[in-house]
Amino acid sequence: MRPSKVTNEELIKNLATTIRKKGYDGASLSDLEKSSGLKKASLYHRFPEGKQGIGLAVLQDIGQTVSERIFTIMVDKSIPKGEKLSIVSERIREFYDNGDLNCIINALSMQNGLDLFQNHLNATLENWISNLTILGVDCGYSEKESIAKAIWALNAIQGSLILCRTMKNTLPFDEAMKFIKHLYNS
Amino acid sequence: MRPSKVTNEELIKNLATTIRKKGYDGASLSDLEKSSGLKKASLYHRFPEGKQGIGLAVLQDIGQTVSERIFTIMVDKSIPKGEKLSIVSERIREFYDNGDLNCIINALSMQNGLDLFQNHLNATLENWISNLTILGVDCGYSEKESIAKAIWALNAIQGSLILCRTMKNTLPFDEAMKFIKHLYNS
DNA sequence: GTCTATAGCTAGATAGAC
DNA sequence: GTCTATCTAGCTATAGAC
Repeated sequence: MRPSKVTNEELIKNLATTIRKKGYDGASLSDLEKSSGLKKASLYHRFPEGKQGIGLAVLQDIGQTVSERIFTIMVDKSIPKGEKLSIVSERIREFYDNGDLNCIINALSMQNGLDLFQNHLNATLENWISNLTILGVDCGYSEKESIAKAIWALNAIQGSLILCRTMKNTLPFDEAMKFIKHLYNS
Repeated sequence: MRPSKVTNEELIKNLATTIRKKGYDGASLSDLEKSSGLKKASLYHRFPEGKQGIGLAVLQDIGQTVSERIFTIMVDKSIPKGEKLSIVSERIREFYDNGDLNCIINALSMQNGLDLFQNHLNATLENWISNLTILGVDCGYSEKESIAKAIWALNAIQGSLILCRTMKNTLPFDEAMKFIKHLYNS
């Protein structure tokens, strides 16, 4: 048993960055070689399911991060409303690097990615919706209003990332965050 | 000079549908063969610039459609506000087939597409923003408010198309349209 | 556990017959 | 103008040495 060149944690973090930047189909194994520092064959050793396995590992890792950093705040009844919205907003900013980092959902939801990860992506979105709905109800809105607000918020974030990417400008993301604050304060 | 198998108009329409469905990189020439009814070599005869030429032609064709069907309504000072919003909303629905058809911007803004069409995509978005801004001002909002509203509206539409695609459900698009109506009536 | 070398395939693109 | 046949480059994936 040789020592690993990179820890699993580091490895997945680097792979995730490349996949978020280039998309699942756009990130070739050659790209992943370069960004991870491991050769193709070594990547297959670490991920016997190949590229699909890499995608899944990245998806799961990001899911856990989002859950720990964002969802736990959203559903914490002990934090006052105003403060909660600030923290959530700040953590979302951090997660998307102020609009510079694509969402993993968008990165994996084109072409082959959509077929391969359909179930997982769908579950991820449902997870965002249900946690945002809890936030909305906790802010005093009805269940029905809260679900609509959750979808409005997700639409805004996802769309802004496309606009930022295309215009090479993070203003749309700033506007999305402004919108979300407004959404839960009216 | 043999007769053409398909008119340019038909050809571009079919190519556009496939590219919007699969994305620029995801739509292979084999896919485009099937959907257009022309063989690869014939496609190269029609579009000497190859796949990039096809992408550009589709982009330009869609740009013209949007301009004629949507922008002209937005900036028409003779239509009363309420009616104008209804028509615009209906035409946007038509253009995106109620959320079933991807936006060409999203389809072309990943991977290779983003590099190849950067300028054109950017111009397309700026065009949406400036026409929506005119609509906002016409509805009585300030220039500054109107720009922000334009970005909020675009974020909502673009994001909703991602959610629809991933969840295989057009509810997010419906919510985006509801949001836009609300946005220009408050 | 990592590597070099390579298999097998499909992508975009082209030559030349009709 | 359209086609069949083919080229080259890149892709995912694997075999086997160290």
